[in-house]
Amino acid sequence: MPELPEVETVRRGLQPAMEGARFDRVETRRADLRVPFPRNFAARLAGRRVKALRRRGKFILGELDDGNVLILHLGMSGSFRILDGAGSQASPGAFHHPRSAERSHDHVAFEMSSGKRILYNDPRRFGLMDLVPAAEIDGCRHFAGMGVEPLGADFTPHYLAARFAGRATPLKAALLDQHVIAGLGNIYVSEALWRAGLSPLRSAATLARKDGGPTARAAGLVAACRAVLEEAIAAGGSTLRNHTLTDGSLGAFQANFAVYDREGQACSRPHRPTAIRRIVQGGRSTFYCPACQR
DNA sequence: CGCTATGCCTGAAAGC
DNA sequence: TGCTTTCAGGCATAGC
Repeated sequence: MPELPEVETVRRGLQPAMEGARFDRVETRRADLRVPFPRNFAARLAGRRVKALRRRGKFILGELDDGNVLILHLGMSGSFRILDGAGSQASPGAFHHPRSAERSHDHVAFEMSSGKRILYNDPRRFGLMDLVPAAEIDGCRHFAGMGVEPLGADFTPHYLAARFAGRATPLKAALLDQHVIAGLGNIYVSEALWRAGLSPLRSAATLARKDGGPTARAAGLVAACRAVLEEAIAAGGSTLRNHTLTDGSLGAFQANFAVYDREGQACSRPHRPTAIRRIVQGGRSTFYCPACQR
């Protein structure tokens, strides 16, 4: 999946086809993804208009005109494709069966009044879809206890230090915790730590002073997180203009990774050439430079 | 065959 | 005993 920048890119890609449009028809091809679809999911969506498409952490939220919110999460392998609907095909003489364009693992189809057909594909099925009343959204199972938006005003050195104070857990794991910051994932955590010059092995508590206030390291890490996410969104946005679909792939920013998936390659910082190292923390790969990340 | 993969929930284990 | 924190396992599929 998609971490925050990819999800934001997908949201922007879906916007023209979804925002302001109605669901003419919705089809689910199986009873569940990571969790079951809510009862009568397709029927409850039919005829509803999407007032706005927003994002919270790694979730996409469609505000509906009946007071409910459509919740979309891409898990590890979820993606959307946007196709022109049958009504807008170039050859009106030939009947175009919409399913002919479908692939395996296309689990959900949305036919929109915008004339677009939106297919949700998810081989591993770690994604989910849900419908929740707007009034209950903050307390629902997906969002209760969720941390701050890393690109929002609440993500400050003071906040980070307060949440990390007293926690012996490694920085890497602390940053991945969606209850602290919503949206960072395995790739961008490694990238942000490299930018901040901080070791993923350092304890989270070392970013707080004894009185719980932020250290200079906390300020540097907040700035690094913001910068890497903003740059990745900008890169995703630039690739999106050339494609009508939103596949949630890593896009152009991949070429800018400083450490992720670069084990053995030389760190690009000016110091005595040092190879980027891969270690496993909490069962997942972490990439870092042992020379410049302390 | 074994290993890896952008997420995250659950339950066990460990620590205080 | 209990609360909190940490960690491995599992979900399911594809690619190397």
